[in-house]
Amino acid sequence: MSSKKELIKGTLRLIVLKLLSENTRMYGYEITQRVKELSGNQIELTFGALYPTLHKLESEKLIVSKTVVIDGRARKYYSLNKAGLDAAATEVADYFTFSKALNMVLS
Amino acid sequence: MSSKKELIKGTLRLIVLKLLSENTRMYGYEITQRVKELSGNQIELTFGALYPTLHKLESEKLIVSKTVVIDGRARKYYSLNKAGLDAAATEVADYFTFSKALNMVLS
DNA sequence: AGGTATATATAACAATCTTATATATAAGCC
DNA sequence: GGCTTATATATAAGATTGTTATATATACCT
Repeated sequence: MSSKKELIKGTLRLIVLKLLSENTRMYGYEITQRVKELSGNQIELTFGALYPTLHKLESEKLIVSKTVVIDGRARKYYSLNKAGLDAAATEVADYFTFSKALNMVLS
Repeated sequence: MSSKKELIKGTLRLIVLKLLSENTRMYGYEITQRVKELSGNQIELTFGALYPTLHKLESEKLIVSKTVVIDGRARKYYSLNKAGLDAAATEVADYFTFSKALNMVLS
């Protein structure tokens, strides 16, 4: 389910934090669709990587979840708490710093 | 030995291919120093990651090595062959494509 | 004699991802 | 009614890739 496979490594957590920092709540499936849409169909997350990542962020107490039943289907919403918002800001900023350094090497 | 630890994942191979595509031959230690210099001291590769990466590229037959003794010390030079040059061009281009897609998600 | 820089390499461990699999409902089509 | 597609979450097995620690060794400087 992913296009540029090897390169997604390390950035999945970042993507999740960023999207949740811009939306009060999102569920797993929604995240995969939003990423696909925002990236112009170029980035397709795998569920096998996404769910463990969400569970890990939850165990780190950066996000909280709430299960809601909609149209007879269970849907698990995730939201950032204060610590999660801080982590999102810090980690996205760190990524851009690293990205610039990497571009200096690759250009 | 690395600053933005988690983010280097997946990019080490890319860095090695790129540097070797611009230099006819380089040795391990030299690669770490060049990356540090080019990135403004921001990216410091670990040897525990670099050597296995070089050995893997060699087993994939993208690079060839030649050991030379300089000042009594063994030095192992690595060079890209034709397949390696092609891989370097392709993988660096793929990275920039992915990077733009990721920026669309993170911006 | 000891510390720093140079130089390569492997092993143990940890983290993260892919692929496969399981379960389940709703909507559209034939 | 039955099939496919879309929606929705989740875990397990395996692969890959990285960190940290360790080993070995020479050259140069103090």
